[in-house]
Amino acid sequence: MFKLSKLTDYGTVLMTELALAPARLQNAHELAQSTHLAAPTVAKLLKMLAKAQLVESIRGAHGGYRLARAPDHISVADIVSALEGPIALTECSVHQGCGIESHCGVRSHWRVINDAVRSALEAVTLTQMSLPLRSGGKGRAVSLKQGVPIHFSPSQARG
Amino acid sequence: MFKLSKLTDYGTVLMTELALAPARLQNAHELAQSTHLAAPTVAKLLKMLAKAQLVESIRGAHGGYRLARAPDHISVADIVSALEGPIALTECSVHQGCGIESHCGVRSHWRVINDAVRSALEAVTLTQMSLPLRSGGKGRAVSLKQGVPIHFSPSQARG
DNA sequence: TCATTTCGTACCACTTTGGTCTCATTTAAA
DNA sequence: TTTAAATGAGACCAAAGTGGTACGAAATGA
Repeated sequence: MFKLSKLTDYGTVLMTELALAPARLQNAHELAQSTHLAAPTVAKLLKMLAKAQLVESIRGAHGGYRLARAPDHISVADIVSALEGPIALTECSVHQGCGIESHCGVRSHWRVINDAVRSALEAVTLTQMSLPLRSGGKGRAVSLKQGVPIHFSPSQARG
Repeated sequence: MFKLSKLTDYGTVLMTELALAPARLQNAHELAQSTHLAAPTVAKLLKMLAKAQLVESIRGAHGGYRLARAPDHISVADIVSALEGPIALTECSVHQGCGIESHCGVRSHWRVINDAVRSALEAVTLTQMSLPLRSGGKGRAVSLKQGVPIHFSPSQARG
């Protein structure tokens, strides 16, 4: 239903926890405790994040994980791509072959929308995610600039 | 994998087709032919879209469907919500109860991201989707304003 | 050598999705 | 009144995806 998987949700929690102490080496067990997530799930996530080179893994005794880059150089889009694959709202956003492609006038539009969503996710860094921001409780603690993020210029399309 | 369902994809194709002739009444069979989608699928989609009041249905002989509103008053977000339910990237974007809620510092951030994505989808109307725009073929036919759509103001969060 | 910890992969239960089908209801025309 | 055309509502099923778990292999430090 147009939502991220739970693993991705947990992944951001995990990455946020790591961002609180970027230098410190933490193993999967510690992180499971501090995030209140199930240990096997944490281990699985860390492996995926390591493969995407978002976290650095040190094997062996006293090993563990730490962020591979500074928190402000990791975006939510990075985490989402790492755990769900490339951001593609529709099949034809990336590769073709949806069956009705030749008659499909909406394909290129979806690509634009896709880019807009991705840039929205790229705009939020791990640093921002780890800021408190929940001090206000249930209320609207942040101000969202409601400007229209997409700008269609069909007249310039090979004009 | 963070993507819309195929039905939603087809739904936009269907709505775009309807937008080409907003006044004309078209039945499910006709629409299946013009969009090259399977007839039962089209019928199912139209029912869902009618329930969401995006299309108007006229029953009986010579019945059919037409848009319930002008194409520029229907957004992609409307179609997505109709076919996938409310736009909620994460569980906690809308309702709580994710288990680790009390320790979860990222919840309110996800709400902001969620709003950004939704506004990106709201910004594109059916009118825009039905414009040709594919004249350039594979290339980048549109210009996407790459401005950062999200603006965090954590310092203003309960000052 | 041994304990610790990550790595890779396989596995399973469960849910969701995509697609089809059937029957009831409504309406216009014969 | 009867018939045909069309939507409405829901059940059904195969296939794919998701979440969670388990187990042995490899690496590292004591």
